[in-house]
Amino acid sequence: MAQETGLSTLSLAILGLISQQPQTGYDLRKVFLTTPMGHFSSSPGAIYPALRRIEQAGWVRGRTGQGKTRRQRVLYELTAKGRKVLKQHLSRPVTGDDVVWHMDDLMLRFGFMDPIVGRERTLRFLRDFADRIDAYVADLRRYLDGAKDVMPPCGRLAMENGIQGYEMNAQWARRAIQELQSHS
Amino acid sequence: MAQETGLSTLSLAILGLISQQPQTGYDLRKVFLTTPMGHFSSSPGAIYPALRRIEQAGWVRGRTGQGKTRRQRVLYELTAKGRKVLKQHLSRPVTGDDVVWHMDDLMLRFGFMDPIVGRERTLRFLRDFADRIDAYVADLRRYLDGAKDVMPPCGRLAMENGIQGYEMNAQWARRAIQELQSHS
DNA sequence: GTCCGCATGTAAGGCGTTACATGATTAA
DNA sequence: TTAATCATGTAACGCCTTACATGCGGAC
Repeated sequence: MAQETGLSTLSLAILGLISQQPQTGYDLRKVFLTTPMGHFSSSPGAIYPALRRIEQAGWVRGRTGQGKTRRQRVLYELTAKGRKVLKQHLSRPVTGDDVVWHMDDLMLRFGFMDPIVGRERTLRFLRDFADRIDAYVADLRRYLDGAKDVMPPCGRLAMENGIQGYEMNAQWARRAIQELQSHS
Repeated sequence: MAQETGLSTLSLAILGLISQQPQTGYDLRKVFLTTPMGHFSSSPGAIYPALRRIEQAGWVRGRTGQGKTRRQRVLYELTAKGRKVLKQHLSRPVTGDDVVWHMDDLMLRFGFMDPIVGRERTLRFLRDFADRIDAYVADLRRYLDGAKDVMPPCGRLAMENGIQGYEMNAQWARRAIQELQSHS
């Protein structure tokens, strides 16, 4: 149920955003406050400590003082080491474990991976993602078939919700593959 | 982004399971290990402390020593107070906040609510759930329409994944309403 | 000259995670 | 009698949450 890498979901989100473009902590806060990325966070109490950790790991470097105003602000940009770590993290294969417990992380990885690891690996990610989901859906259906008679009706419906969610994800992934291949 | 009630996701899962039938900690572990409820946990390091907290809150009571064997085991059952708290928790209206940040909790609530709060409220829950999702989907689409030109292709796809997931949930809820109404 | 937004934080607390620990009972 | 399973935990750690704190700059 764990990450095995030093990258929490929030850290990954932050690192990914900074990889797209240097950002200050406040910039990041605004992204989280004003876009659906807000799904991953959150409050200054999480963002600033996470930034600090990422900086201390040497993955980003903060530059003070530039910009139009003389106002105190720290602009963080990705280091070479940070790019390497991010690339490694985004290149990890999709595991069955990921699909069961870390769908959020997987989608975050997908959202950032294309410019970092290349189109080829992005497509491989989507194929693996869809296949892993198929396997898990098969498991879930097997379980449901065996248990549906002893389950309360709403328990069964809740489980069907989960299954349909996974199926939708597999369909989405296959459509995404088509799209990325057609106009790349 | 918080629960505002003393019921964490895991605590709710445990309380719900015990409400269906008295359970020992080990029984709960087995449920989490062998069924899709495992999505919510987890390890003894989480279950036993959670059980302890729930017991100290007076929501469950542990009985030692009965059963066929003389083996040390504690069977927990819901107290009157626990049933009341659970009913209150399950009766809470669906908020926009819930839909954005606590889909897991919502599904868990749905899975347990029918026997506790009655069919009428369960159906109301599903209607509110679907309506809240519709509203959120509209927000997301508005955002996507405005931003899709400046988003990287995979960022857009990731966001479409989220939107489609929500749409699937609304459809599921409306089908569930039909099912529950048709043979109740 | 005051208020709001920019910009960055800290402190306390809660809870889940991993890993380890312990002893009793049953099946081989 | 040895191993697996039953059954219950503890300890250290990490990270997020809520709430609070601070100080500058521009607009009016």
